[in-house]
Amino acid sequence: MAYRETEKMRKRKAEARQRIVSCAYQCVAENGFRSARVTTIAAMAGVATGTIYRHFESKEDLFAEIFRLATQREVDKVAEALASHGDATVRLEAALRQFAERALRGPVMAWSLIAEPVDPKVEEERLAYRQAYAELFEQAISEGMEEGCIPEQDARQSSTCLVGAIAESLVGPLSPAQINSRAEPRNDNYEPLVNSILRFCIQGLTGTRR
Amino acid sequence: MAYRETEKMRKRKAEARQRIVSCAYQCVAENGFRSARVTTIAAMAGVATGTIYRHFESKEDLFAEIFRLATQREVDKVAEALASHGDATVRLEAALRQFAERALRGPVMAWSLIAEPVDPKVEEERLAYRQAYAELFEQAISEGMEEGCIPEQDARQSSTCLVGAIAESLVGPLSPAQINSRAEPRNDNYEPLVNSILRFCIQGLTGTRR
DNA sequence: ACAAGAACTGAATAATGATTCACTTGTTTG
DNA sequence: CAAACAAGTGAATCATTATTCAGTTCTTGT
Repeated sequence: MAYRETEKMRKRKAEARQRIVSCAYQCVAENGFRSARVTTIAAMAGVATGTIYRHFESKEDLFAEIFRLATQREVDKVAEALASHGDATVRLEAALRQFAERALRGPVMAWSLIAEPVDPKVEEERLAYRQAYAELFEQAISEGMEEGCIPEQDARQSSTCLVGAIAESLVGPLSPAQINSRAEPRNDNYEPLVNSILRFCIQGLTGTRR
Repeated sequence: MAYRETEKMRKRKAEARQRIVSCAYQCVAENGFRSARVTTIAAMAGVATGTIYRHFESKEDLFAEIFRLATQREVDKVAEALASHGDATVRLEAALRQFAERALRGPVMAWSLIAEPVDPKVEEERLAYRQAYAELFEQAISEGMEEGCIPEQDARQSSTCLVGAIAESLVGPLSPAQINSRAEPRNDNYEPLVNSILRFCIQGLTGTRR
């Protein structure tokens, strides 16, 4: 015998894969899924087109992974905010704010995750992504009901409404038309928009105005 | 001279166009935009492929028209509900209910209008569609604030949240996976789902539980 | 019936990109 | 070093459909 898989090779291969993933990520973050080309990504990563297919079944699979990755970052941040101190309402508000502000600061990727038309496999990931949020919020709402700061309700349903209300409110501001037409440097003040969204969300949850 | 445009021909042409439109509509209502083929539509309408292009610049244009048409029906129904009697809150609730129930009864088309990935020109129509709803609701919310049954708030922002909360709540139940797996005959009871969505929406608007 | 012009036809074309694969290069071990 | 095998290469291929257009058929007014 002669060749055997070795640690060195395993590592090199993993590095190449990693390079492909980050270049693909960058492409998507800059221009969305639609305009990301396999050949471009390969060139950026310094590999041949075919090499992409040694690491991923298909473009859709690669993109699904990118989506999952980007998603995970966002969900983690929201989970983090949700784990902070305060009663459930306060924590939920912090989490929703995190969600909205991060989206507004990284609008191209946010738009890709929330609203860009994507292929079926990626769309599946999107459903999972929305569910991940819904589950996080659901958990917090349930806690709030136990704590007594949120009245009895269908926690899952309310959490879905939260995700929808925020996502819809962001679709306009995040749409490519809006993004491309805004001046550099971007120093927008998101406060009023975010506050206004949160007012509706918190009130929908608790029935109280502040 | 010989040929001149005549009433008879104008009518015949309009009929052909109409036939194309309704066949395209039917295709979309049955399987969504993605799987609707120009050649299939032509065959259904009993014309040659090329004929489609005598009536529409491109497939995207045809689809944009279909989208607009389908949209108009829905928006009209909601506007109608919004024009009924009662205070603004009652009218809004009726309108939101109309929106949700109609979607659940015609799930394939509703999914296409709300969430199916579509081409850019159609996506534009979708933005317009969502705005049409947002404007209707905004108007009603403003009236409610004048009447005093809805507290002061950014009417446009709230109306956007309404659209989002409902749309998101429907995405799950309307997704092709859900739809295809449900038994025939469909005799689902939508009441609980719809009530639960409305609870959140009305409370978000008015800050009161019922 | 005929000429002039519209409208219709549908097989052929075009465009877009993802994917493949025969070949080259690199790695490992005896 | 050589054999054995893996990994990498990228030009060529393939697949999918929208779109075109040269030729045909239909309408109209004389």
